[in-house]
Amino acid sequence: MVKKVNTKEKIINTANDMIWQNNFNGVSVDDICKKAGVNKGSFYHYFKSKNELAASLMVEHFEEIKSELDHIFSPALKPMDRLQLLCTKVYEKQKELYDEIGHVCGCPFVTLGSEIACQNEEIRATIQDKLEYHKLYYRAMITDMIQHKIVDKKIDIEDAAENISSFIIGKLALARISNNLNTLEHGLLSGLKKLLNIRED
Amino acid sequence: MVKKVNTKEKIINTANDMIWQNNFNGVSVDDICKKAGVNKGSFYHYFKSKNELAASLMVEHFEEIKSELDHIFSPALKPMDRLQLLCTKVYEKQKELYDEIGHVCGCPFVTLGSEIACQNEEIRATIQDKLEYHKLYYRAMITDMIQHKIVDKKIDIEDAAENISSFIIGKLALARISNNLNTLEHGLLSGLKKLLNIRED
DNA sequence: ATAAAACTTGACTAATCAGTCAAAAAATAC
DNA sequence: GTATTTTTTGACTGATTAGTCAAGTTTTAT
Repeated sequence: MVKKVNTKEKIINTANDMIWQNNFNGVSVDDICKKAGVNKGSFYHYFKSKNELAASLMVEHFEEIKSELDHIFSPALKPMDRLQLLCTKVYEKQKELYDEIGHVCGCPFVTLGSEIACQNEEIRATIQDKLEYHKLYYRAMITDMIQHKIVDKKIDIEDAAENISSFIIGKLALARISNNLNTLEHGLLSGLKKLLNIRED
Repeated sequence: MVKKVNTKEKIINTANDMIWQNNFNGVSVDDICKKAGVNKGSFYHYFKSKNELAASLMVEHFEEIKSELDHIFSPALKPMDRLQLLCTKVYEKQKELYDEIGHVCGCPFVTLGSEIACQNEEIRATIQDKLEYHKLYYRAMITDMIQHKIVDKKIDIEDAAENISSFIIGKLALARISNNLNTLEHGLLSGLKKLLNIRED
């Protein structure tokens, strides 16, 4: 079954890869069009500007990972299994990209967000929104952990969710900068447990 | 006393500010020269390329903060005071910049590093080196904490230093992306304590 | 004082950038 | 089948990009 060729999708997928594997200002519209095999006029038929593309990329990419998040944070799983699965999936995704292109790419929201935060308010807000959304999953997991008496009920759930987010973002950023997956593979779960005051077995 | 005008310093200071407050690829050599009041030929007299400037910026900026690090992590301070002071200083620096330019700027190493990691190997390596260097201070603090029985002696010092680094980087990245200092002000110290298994008072 | 070295000047490439446009082609509606 | 809308084409613009260069000025060493 040959995947139907959809110009807009081709642009989005190509641009997503290229920008993730490099950076926003370092990848030109021409580069994207060339690699996607699409004319520039077509690009500007679907996107009114490069910035609008970037915003679309974030929305689109989040739709993709939302289903992964729903899977990882399925209420059918015990909360500790969710945490474990989260760490595994984060690592695996980076490992896959690393094996393919030889570079740790980190989190696309953070890479683009960090680059563009002071440059384009609309994209910044979009990315902030997507990152905030992750915390819904974290909060639900922490709540369940409390009910399972894995986590102290006096914990501040909001702070803890924010800490989880920060820690993962930090580990991913460091992995990208050092182009090294080691601490992502081994340090993620144990650090998150510490942030939640969960004892190591 | 009027500060002596030094062209190279003017370029470095201006470029450092501009790139920190925006991003590397989004700031042109012309922009920098214009703002620094320096001719382009002078720029290329001191730096053989824009990339070389970026590498110099990182080296230069690190020299500046090294003295701050020496102050924060002075062995004359009790290790818990060092941790406290670190958090205060991190926040204050961001607050200062925020009040001045209206934007949370985050960590220049991480912002540039994340942007350029897949684009220029030399700069990536330079930045990795500067970030690694921070861990020397963290390790010394943790060691002292162990001796003061604040931290369990079974802790893996290397992992803990890496976790501290990741957490701060993550908080700063999030602060930049959300353009908000709140969690940096309140969440930094308590998160770091959790990572070190230090109980809250 | 003089020669050499360091620095400044600003005009200059040649490439690349985001974005435009009008006309051709293809898909859809009636 | 014809009219209308959507999509594609690729050449085009004008601005901006990193980087060069030769000639001029200042600083330094002797």
